[in-house]
Amino acid sequence: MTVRTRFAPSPTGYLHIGGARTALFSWLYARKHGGSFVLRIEDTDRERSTTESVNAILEGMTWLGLEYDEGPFYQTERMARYQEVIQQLLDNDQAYYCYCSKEELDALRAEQRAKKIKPRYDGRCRHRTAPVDGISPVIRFKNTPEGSTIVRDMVKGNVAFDNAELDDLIIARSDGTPTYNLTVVVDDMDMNISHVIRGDDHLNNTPRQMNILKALGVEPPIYAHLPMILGADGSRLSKRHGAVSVMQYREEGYLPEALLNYLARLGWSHGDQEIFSIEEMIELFDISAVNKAAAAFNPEKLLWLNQQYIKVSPAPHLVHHASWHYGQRGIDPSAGGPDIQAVVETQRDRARTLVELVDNSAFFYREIDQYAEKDAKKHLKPEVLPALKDLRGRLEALPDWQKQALHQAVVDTAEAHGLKMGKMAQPVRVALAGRAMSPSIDTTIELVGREQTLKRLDRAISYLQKQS
RNA sequence: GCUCCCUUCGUCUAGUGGCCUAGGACACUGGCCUCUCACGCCGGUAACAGGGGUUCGAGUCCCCUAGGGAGCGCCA
Repeated sequence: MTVRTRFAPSPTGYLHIGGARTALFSWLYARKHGGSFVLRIEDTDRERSTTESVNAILEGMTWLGLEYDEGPFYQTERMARYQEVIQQLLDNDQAYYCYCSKEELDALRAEQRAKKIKPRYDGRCRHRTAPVDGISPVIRFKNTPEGSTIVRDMVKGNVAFDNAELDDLIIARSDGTPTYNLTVVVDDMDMNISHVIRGDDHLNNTPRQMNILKALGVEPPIYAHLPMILGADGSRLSKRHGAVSVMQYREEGYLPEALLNYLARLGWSHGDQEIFSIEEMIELFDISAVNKAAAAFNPEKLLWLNQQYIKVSPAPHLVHHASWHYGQRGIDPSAGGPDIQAVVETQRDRARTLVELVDNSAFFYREIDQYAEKDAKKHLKPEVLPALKDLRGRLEALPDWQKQALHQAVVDTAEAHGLKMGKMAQPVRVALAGRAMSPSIDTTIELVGREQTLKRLDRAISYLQKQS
């Protein structure tokens, strides 16, 4: 069988974490089995669907690298097809017009709840023969009340539903437009979707969809319902748990592959392995190894994973992503200052996010206009003035600006002034970086460069002279 | 309320009847390394929801209870 999976978001907001994981698993499954991954936009709710949302979803998919083989298909462009199927159902007596008003239905539901039974449409319009004046009818699917429907699910196992639990769902609104349960069935059928991989909030809809498929004489696809992603406190993931939009993770300095890796491990595992390259995920992914239980989103672990990726990613790749963040901060590393790749290489071990990396490295590309108050107070004291002056002289005299020599100059200066390395390096660090935090002092001096080092040392010296 | 799903350290998970005095990872924590910040290395705390069965033997199979989640829309 040719594997065909799909991701079918409704464009009513951004691509969020849960959707991204659903997309990832569908994508992985298709890739793993040499199949196709289809993107379908479920925009039949015209009230809430927006093109901005469509673009946001597309943008998120692109950033994550979840490329689709077909689509995006838009349901709003397939209306004629849905009408055709609805008509077929009507013609075959598998669907009927319902003239119940909203008030009538509300009353019915209220009554059922009061009786402590499940609110369901009672099928009162099933045998109505004549239209009701002044009411545009909806169309309902005629569900078979007998027997049961078994969903054979790759993650949940076999799940049985009594058909009696299912009511006659609406497949076309009073304005004639089709509803979700109809469109999803028609599309999955027409697009030859072999595996429907989606959130388990759809598990309850599945028997209804299978019954429509059955009425249409079509074999259902294979289902896989993924458990939900919860917030850190175990409740439904929402904005108060932090970022839920995929693109926000980009803004916060995450690498797409780190997010993907994290999402993959949420609910899926391969023994004790924590880190998977995209290729490994494709090779090792096994949907039957997906957990049945919901998983809580843990920002700390994602942060750690991101750090791991920052540590080992190829430098050019990191530079590519870091450049975007420099741009966000109005810094243009190519306009002067050290080579961005050299900076990224030395900072990669001290950043958990690209935002940290860029912020920690901004001083390489910006003049020092003021020192971090605390750090200056602690390290830029009058007694280091002679040593700083001395170091400045030694550095200026160096024929080559090389790490080894720079290191030696610092060591020699410290020794000459009876200072321990810490007492020597920290003032220099504050002078060059503006704060008591930077890569090793020789690397810092090297990257800041001769001109800027001398200039910044001069600034520190005059700062100290003004103090005394 | 009804239907469906779920339940191993705080969190993500390994575990498919004996290899489990339950393993790994994050977080937390003690130490080492050290010119700062980090990285790294070594160590520690911490879980089978509860109760019944089945079995020589149960985290693993069955049942019940409890707790959590989802669905019950002219939303998807």
